Order: sequence, then structure tokens, then C-alpha cells
Amino acid sequence: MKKNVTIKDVALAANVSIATVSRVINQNSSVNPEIKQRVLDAISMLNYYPNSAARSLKTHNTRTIAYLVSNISDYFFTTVGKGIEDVIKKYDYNLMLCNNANSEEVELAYIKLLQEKKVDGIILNTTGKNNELIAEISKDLPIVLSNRQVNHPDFRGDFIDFDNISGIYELTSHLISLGHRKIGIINGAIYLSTFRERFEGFAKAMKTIGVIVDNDYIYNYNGDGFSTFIDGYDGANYLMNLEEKPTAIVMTNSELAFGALKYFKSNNIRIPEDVSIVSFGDIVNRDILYVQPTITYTNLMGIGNKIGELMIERIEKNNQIINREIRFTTQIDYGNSTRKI
Amino acid sequence: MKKNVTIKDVALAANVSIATVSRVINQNSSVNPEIKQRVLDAISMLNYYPNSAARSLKTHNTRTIAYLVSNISDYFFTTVGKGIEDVIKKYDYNLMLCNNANSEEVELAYIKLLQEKKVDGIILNTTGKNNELIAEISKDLPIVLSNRQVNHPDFRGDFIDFDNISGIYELTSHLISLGHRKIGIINGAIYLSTFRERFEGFAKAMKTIGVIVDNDYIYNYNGDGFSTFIDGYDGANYLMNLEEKPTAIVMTNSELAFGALKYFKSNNIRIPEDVSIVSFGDIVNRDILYVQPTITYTNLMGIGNKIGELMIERIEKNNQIINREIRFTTQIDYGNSTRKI
DNA sequence: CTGTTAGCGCTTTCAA
DNA sequence: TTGAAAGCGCTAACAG
Repeated sequence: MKKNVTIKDVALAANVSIATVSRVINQNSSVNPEIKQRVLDAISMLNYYPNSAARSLKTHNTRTIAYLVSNISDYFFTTVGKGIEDVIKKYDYNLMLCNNANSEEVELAYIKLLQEKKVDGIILNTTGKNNELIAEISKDLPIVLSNRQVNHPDFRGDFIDFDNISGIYELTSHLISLGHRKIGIINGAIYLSTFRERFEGFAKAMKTIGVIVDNDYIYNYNGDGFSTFIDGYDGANYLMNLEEKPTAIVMTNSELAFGALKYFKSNNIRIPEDVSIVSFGDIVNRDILYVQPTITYTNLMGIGNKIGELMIERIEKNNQIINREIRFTTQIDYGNSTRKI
Repeated sequence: MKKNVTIKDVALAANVSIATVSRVINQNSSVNPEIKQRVLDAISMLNYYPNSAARSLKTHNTRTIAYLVSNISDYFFTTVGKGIEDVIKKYDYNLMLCNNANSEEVELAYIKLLQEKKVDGIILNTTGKNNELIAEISKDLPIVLSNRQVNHPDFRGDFIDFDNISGIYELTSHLISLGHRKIGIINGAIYLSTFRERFEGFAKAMKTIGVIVDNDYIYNYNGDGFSTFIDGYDGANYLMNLEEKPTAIVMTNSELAFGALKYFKSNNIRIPEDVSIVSFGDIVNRDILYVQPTITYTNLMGIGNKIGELMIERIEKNNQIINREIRFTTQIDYGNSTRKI
């Protein structure tokens, strides 16, 4: 049975009013040192913790920021989450990590829940399926979008992402410079801004060698955005069974790359002898994979830090900030997954 | 600026009392269908969400369970977390995932915070350094320990873990059956129950071939429990530079294995030609590593589900349950990392 | 510097 | 079945 020690008990024990106790807890107005010590003693003696529900009810803030992501097991999000936490902790905010599992319904339920919890802000890696609602609540609640844009004229908030176009452009250009011409792409669902942009970067690079990449491009495989691992596997399967196989493939994220690698390994397709590959984004434990894909990397903690700063600012300015967009540029980290042809 | 729609606004709009609105929200007592509809309409029109701080203040529960883990980027914890969530969602509880980063101080701060937030229960993968405090609060607050024991007579709560002893025993026995005698172990900090037990399982298996394994055992490397990846690397380095090298090594978790593999690969030590290895616990993307370690595996979602059930029961029974201990047995999944000698 | 008090938004008796 | 009203634990005027 929870016996709740309240501010009253402390006041009683210290023989002061509850207002005084409140003052020593919040350290803003000055209290007689001697009395303050008495209160402090009472607090530790009674093992008192202020009830944050009561506090929130009064102050209208919870000092809690939510980070709602599409896959809580993804190294990217958890690492970015650590970066966010580092910053917001300094301002005495806490992070609540939630998983929408790429589900429109779960995202909806969470948004509702987070509104009830009256979190002070939401950092959102959205499913891309609740744009209307998100735009609506963004008027009142600070929102920072992580990696996926909300396409709605009324949306208010910040957006942070990689520079997807230039990242993929460089990866693809690298393949081109090695002599590749028949280059495949395994991509995620293009209703998501990330994947749309990555596709664009690919098309832009291919255009430099006169290849038109559009929806009919034969070497294009599109996943549905739910299980990118399986999409990667299926995409590799599709591309490597074409009449005329590609000599190189661009994967637009690490999960896709994992799935594709699984396919290649299972089917004894050698990298880079049979096909060269490159992949967008950091890969955990890349050094001990059977092949080291050439990738783009970015400072993930740095992304998290930046997100944290944007959010804190937005909260402190009462959401009265025009929409901002931050792009992190990527660097190529060469592995052993490509060859000259 | 947040304009907060409250129960009062809804009552006004629907032309009923706030008590009636409360009744339709909580769906327990009966309300005239017509009035109910009026209230429902007002709720959706005003886009009203009940304030959970106010609700908590009144009901003394938050319908929130915290999962405080030592590394939020660890696949094990996030997957178990999903399993927990699946169960508790059914009972209308939410999960709050927090990271103590293996730090005694951060753990302390979180425990304090979670008390303030008045979470309904804490699922804890403890640092092992705050046993006294945890035992103290466990009297009032439901606690389920995930993978790390709290050694204190006053602790009340449940404990769930692998059957560490038999898991390592079997892995080690496998090496023995292949003819290995000089077998090394790379282990985590033994003030943690998990690693203590795994060491015990190892010693037990070695005893069957007459080898006494104690603290002076030459082929034993102990990490500090903070960065198991680096410990894995250092441990491999230590063992492979001994006068008389081991022919096989047992790693007691996957992070240790990753670090060791990194060492082996960097130093051109071949697996299993130069040394055989086995590792405790599931490994993500094992299929595409440069070698597939023989491991133990377990149904991680199942562990999460069980933790969720234990917690829900404990909450509903007001923490009036004697301490329970659940052990998940592991299965060996053979890779290509061992050889006969 | 300290105490009294109103009220945050909700649930839940108690009366009607 | 519905409404009035008390009170959850806290903060912040306001008064002294």
C-alpha cells in the first residue's frame, strides 16, 4: 500500500506552513537558513518526493518531452535519443521514448495519450499518415520532426534530417566514378519525405550520365516502409533476378542493407565481385560484418543534441517561432563493398 | 500558447454538469444515452483530452510503468520492452523507457524522478549499486527486476532472468565435447548477479573435466560492467597474448562478443581455426557477421510478456505478493565458430 | 521572511 | 440518472 508523504506532512514535521516547504523545494524565494534546514531535514527524514501530478496541475507543464519513433529497436533512434536527453536534462526536462511501430493507429493513440499527459513537446518520427492531426495540434504544442516531414500547410514546428539528396548523390556518384552504369536502388516507401529525397538524389546523380530515373526505371525497388529488412531482402532478390542484372546497388538505409546482405550471403552472391553496394547511414558493428559496406555517416549524438536545442527553444518561446529546417550533411566512409568495372 | 480545454468547457457546451462529463469519460456508471451523445459531441467538437495530471492527483495512479535499463541502445532491452508493452497496453498501461547508462548516479536520479512522477511500477535493470534504496522503496512500489538481482533482505518484488548457470554450462560443455581443455572466459563485472551466475555455470562445466575455476583461474577476464564492448576487445587481447593461449573462449554476452570479434578480425586471428568461440545471448544480424558465433537464444518477446504479466499482477494485488523468481531456459543455436581439436 | 488561501482539472461521495 | 461540492497535493498571489 502506498503511503503518500505530502507537503503537509513535511510542514507538520518541520513546524512550518506548506508555503514555506514549497519555497524550499523550489529554491526561488528566500527562506531563513535555519528554517530551511529544518524543512530539509524533515524531507529526508520522511523520504518525501513532491508529487509531480499536483505540480503539473498547477504549473501547466510537465517538464517531459516525448520522442515518438517508428522503431524503438533501431540503433539510430536510440542513439539520437541519448543525444536529445543530454541536452534537455540540463534544462531539467525528461525524455519519454515511445514506439509507434510504423503504425498509423499506434501513432494516433500515442498522440492522444501524450496530449492527456500534457507533455511539453513532442519529437516525432512520424508514420506520415496523420499529417492533418499533427498539423492541428502543432498550433498549441511544440513539435520537432525527426527525419520525416509533415506535408501540411498548417504545420508549425521544426524539421531536422540528413541532407538526403546530397548524401545519396555522392554515394551514387562514387559508383559512377568506378564505371558502373546499371545501378539499382532499393528504397523505402516514397510517401515518406526521407525516401522521396533519397530517390531524388539518386535520380540526380544518374542524370549526370544521361540516365533518366523515374517511376518506370527498371532498377528501382520500392518497399512499403513497414519492414525495411524484408524489403531489403526482397529488393535484392528482385534486382538480381532481372534479365540484365545491375552491377551496383544503392540501399537507402541500413535496415534495407541488412536485408539485402542477408539475401546476397544466402545466395552466394559475392560483394563486390558480383555486385557492388553502397548504403545510406551508419551501420552498427560494421567492422565485423562479412563485408564492410561503403556508407554515409553522421554524428548521431550531434543530431540528437540539435533536436534537443530546437525543442527547448520552442518550448521557452511558447511555440512562437517560425518553422525551421536543419540538414546534417553526411560523409562517405569507404568500405570494401564496391569495385571498379 | 496552450489553450487548455477542460472538463468545464465540455460541460458548458453540452449543457450538463462536470460530473456527468466525468461519467461518460469513465464509462462506469450509466448515463442517459441522449445526454451521453451530447457530451461525446462536445468532446470531439472541442477536441478535449482529459488532463491526466488532474486525474492522477485524484486517483493516485498514473497508469504508467517505467522500464529503467542500463543501455537503451541494446537490442535486448528494446525488444524485451516491446514485449512488456504488448501486455501492459491491454490493461491500459503505458511504458516509459529510461536509460541509466550503467551509472549509479543516473539510476538514483531516475528513481527519484519516477517516484515524483508516481509511476505505478518500475521494471528495473539495475546498476547493482543502489540496493539499499531500491529495497526501501520496494515496500511501497511494485518492482520487477530484469536480469539483475538486488541483494538485500528487505527487497520485495519479482526477479526475471535467463537460467544463466545452465546456459553457460551447456555452451561450455559443447566446447569440452569438441575436445577443448584450455577454455577462456570473458565476463562482465561479477558484482552483477547475471555475470556471477554465468561464471558459476562456467566453473561447473569445467569441473566435470577436473579443472578448478576460481578467481585465480588464468583464463578468466573480468570487465567492469560499463563498456562490455571494450571489455570484450580487451579480454580477447589479454587471452590471446598469454604464454599458453586458450583454444576456445566463452563470452558471457553479445556486446562482449562484438568487442572480441573486433579484436580477432583486426588481428587476423581466425575463428574457429585459431580459436573457437561461443557466446551467451541473441545476436542481431548474426547471419551477416563475418563468422556466426554459436550462441544461446531465447524468446525475447516472451520474456517481455512475462515481465509485463508479473508487473500487472503486482500492481493489481497492491504489491502484496511474495517475491517470485522466473528463469527462462536457453537453447543453443550452433554457428560456425567452433571446431574439434 | 512567513502564513493563509484560492484554485489548477478531475473523481467521487452524497443528495436530490 | 444527474448535480453539487469536497478534496487530491501543489504553487503563487496576497497579507502580515
